[in-house]
Amino acid sequence: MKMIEAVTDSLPDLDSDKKAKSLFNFGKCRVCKDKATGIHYGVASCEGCKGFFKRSVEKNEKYVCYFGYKCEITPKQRKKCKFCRWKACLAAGMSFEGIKMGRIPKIEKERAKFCTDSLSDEEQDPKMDVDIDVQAKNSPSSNSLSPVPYNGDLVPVKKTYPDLVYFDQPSVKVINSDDFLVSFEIDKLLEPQLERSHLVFSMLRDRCYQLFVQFTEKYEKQYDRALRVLRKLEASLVNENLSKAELWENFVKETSYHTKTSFMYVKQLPGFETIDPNDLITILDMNIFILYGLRVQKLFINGEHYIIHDNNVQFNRNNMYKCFGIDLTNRIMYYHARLNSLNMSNQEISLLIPYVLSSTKSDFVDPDSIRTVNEYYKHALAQEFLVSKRSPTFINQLAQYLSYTVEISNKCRNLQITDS
DNA sequence: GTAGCCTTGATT
DNA sequence: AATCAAGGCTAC
Repeated sequence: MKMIEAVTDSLPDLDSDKKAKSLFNFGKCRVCKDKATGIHYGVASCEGCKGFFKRSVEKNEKYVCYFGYKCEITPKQRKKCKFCRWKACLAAGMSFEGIKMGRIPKIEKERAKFCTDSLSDEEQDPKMDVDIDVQAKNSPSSNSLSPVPYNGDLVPVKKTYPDLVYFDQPSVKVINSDDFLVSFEIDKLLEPQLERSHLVFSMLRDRCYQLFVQFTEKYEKQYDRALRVLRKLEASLVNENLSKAELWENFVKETSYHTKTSFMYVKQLPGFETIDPNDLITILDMNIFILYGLRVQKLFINGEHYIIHDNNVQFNRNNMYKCFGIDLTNRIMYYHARLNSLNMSNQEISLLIPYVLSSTKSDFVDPDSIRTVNEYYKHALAQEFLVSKRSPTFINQLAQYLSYTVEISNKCRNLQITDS
């Protein structure tokens, strides 16, 4: 008997043959290239990606990529970046609208087989290389996804899932890209006639850059240090054992330093001396966080924060979590990642700052002066963008990214109230 | 949280 | 009845 049992047990081939007959080969998972176990949410996919998609939708997850928004999704690496995996799920065409219960009609099955086979034969990698524009939400035309699960008309092309859920689309504008684009066009058209203005603008440009260099001197040194750490020439400064209270104390000190030096800096910006001192304080107060972000922008590298606080403490993501909580930290990191992707020059940032500051809306004592200053910087910045050959897309993106700071600033203020 | 396996119920 | 995917369960 034992022999027989052993023999029958050792003959899984029969079983698997039976199973193999009933099991349709779905090829590779269209999300991660693992073995697909069936059509899940409209896409041939593995159990892992099926579950991941379900969990993501159920919990209305808001993922963030810390590695440049183009992570490769493979069976081994798929757990590393939820954002890119989620993006891949959508790119593959997963959606709840695509759900279909029950038996698959024979013709559809054949069609699916044909498509999956031909897809796994020729490398489909280029599909995933499509530059992932996380801003696709409001510009469905250009970079939005075009999921094509299967060709042909027998299997309907699945609709894209509404969209990635990022942080809520901000409604408040920090800068007005429309106004800006108009000025951009005027500068382009009237370039020869604006020579005199150009002189003014180039003076603005030089002075602002000079001030910006002073303003960011401390962080420029930290940037060099960060690069050394990244190249493993210097040990990391991370201290994971600091308490929230200690980290908070550091943060408060840094903020205090920032506020003081910002005031000195802003006062020297060309044109800002014409602004009423009370208004200047209002402007600074309303923009203190956005200004800090632009000041230390360079220190956000590859999804990590390399700012160094007092006592040589790197205020990295983990330390930020402790201080700010996950949501705010993610928002900040996300904002900087997006802004970083624009690769703005120091010249651009040095003109962007006064432009943003003078774009502030509030009940000012003397709003006219601010408006005048704002006009000058708008043209100077447009000029600078022209030199850098920036596209209107760039300007729209910049405006959009900057608007993320509104929510961040609000949350930063709330932090101060609840934690001090 | 992830993913392999199992149950349930819809569809042919 | 057979076949399929969604969702539940649960060991990692």
